[in-house]
Amino acid sequence: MGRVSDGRERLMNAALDLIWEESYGAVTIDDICNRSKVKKGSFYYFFESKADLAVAALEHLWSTHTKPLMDEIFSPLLSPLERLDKAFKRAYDRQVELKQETGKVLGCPYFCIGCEMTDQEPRLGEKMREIVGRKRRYYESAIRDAVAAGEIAPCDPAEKALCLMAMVEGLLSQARILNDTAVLKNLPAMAMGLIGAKSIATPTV
Amino acid sequence: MGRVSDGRERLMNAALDLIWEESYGAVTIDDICNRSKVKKGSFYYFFESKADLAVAALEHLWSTHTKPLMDEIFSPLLSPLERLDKAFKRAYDRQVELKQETGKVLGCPYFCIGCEMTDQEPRLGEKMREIVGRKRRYYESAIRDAVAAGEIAPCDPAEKALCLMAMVEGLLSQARILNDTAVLKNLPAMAMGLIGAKSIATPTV
DNA sequence: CTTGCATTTGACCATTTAGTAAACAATTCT
DNA sequence: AGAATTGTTTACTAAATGGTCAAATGCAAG
Repeated sequence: MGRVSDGRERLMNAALDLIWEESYGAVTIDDICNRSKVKKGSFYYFFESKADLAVAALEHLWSTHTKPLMDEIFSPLLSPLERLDKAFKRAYDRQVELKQETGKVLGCPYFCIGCEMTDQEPRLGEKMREIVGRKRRYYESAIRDAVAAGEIAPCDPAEKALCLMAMVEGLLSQARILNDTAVLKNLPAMAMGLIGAKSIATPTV
Repeated sequence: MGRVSDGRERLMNAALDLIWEESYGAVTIDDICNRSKVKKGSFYYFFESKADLAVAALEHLWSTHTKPLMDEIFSPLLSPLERLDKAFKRAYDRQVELKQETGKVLGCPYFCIGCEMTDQEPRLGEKMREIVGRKRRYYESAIRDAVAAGEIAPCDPAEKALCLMAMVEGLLSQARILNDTAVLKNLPAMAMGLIGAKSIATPTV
């Protein structure tokens, strides 16, 4: 009952776009309102603060985009190494796509915002820790499966996942800093090398 | 002739501390003035803007701390693998030290600020690219030497250095996000593993 | 010791920003 | 239709922030 609105979602999308392109600190509530065509009165009708909106926006991004994508990439229908290889290739393709759309290599929103906001805005820091942890579990599980299947040498999956994610996120960050996707060109090969496997050749289209 | 002052340096140090602990966007000129006990009038006597100060502060950090430290760590008197191992161990020790001093795992200032500021404040972004590039050259050179000395398998040193740095910086970032040095516990072992070598055992004191 | 320069100070202004309030508009349920 | 509920708008306030200026203050060399 009552009036219906997509204002809440427009705000979350605008906030995410702006914060990802610039940074949390560089974006004001007015910026978000302008981009989403929502008036400030409505902003405060939906959210308590910028931090509150950011937390909601990031959880929204996770549940509507990241999680479904991760579930597809890490589908048990693929072999463990295929899952990982797919993940790395998607990461590269995504950045190329973003560069074309926005002119910028944006890297990983969770990581960028996480680094910026660990200690300020406790709820936001907590959310980032949560989401980064979720992502790691996908890698960890695939590595565990790969070891069990004898596809890679035995190792501590938790430790290896941490490392693997560090490399992927580290490369994404460097690509963002340099605004250059070339850095990521052989992310798949390098990441697969880290776990002691070869990247799966894909035919050039 | 005229009056002498350490105001400029006090400003740079305060700015660096604050920005590293929080973030560039979260720190105001007033904050920096308070911390450094320099009045705003003097701030604008020394610097044009916050970005201007940040650029100076980061270059200052590089030339007074980072470069000397890197030169010592990557001294040609050590074998290439010893240099790298030393670099990784120092990185870990430093974060433990910072955690004790500030209660926070701060990660790498160049990388954190770099991610936040790539596209805003062009001069600052440029400076970060510059410094990150300098750091990479130390790794690259050590890897090249290690290959030449037959200490590790042949590889593309530039690519390997990028990767290695990605892993180190990626782990540092995760440590910052989680505010936990445990993530870095076996950074040396993992990083040495990446280049196909073993970390050098050090006696526990 | 005084002159010239380098710094300091504090008061000040303009703008941006977060946040509020109350009237208004649209939708649905009864 | 008319409540009741949900969302929208506008105009407003208070505080924070960036930025300026002219006068005052120390230092150091001649």
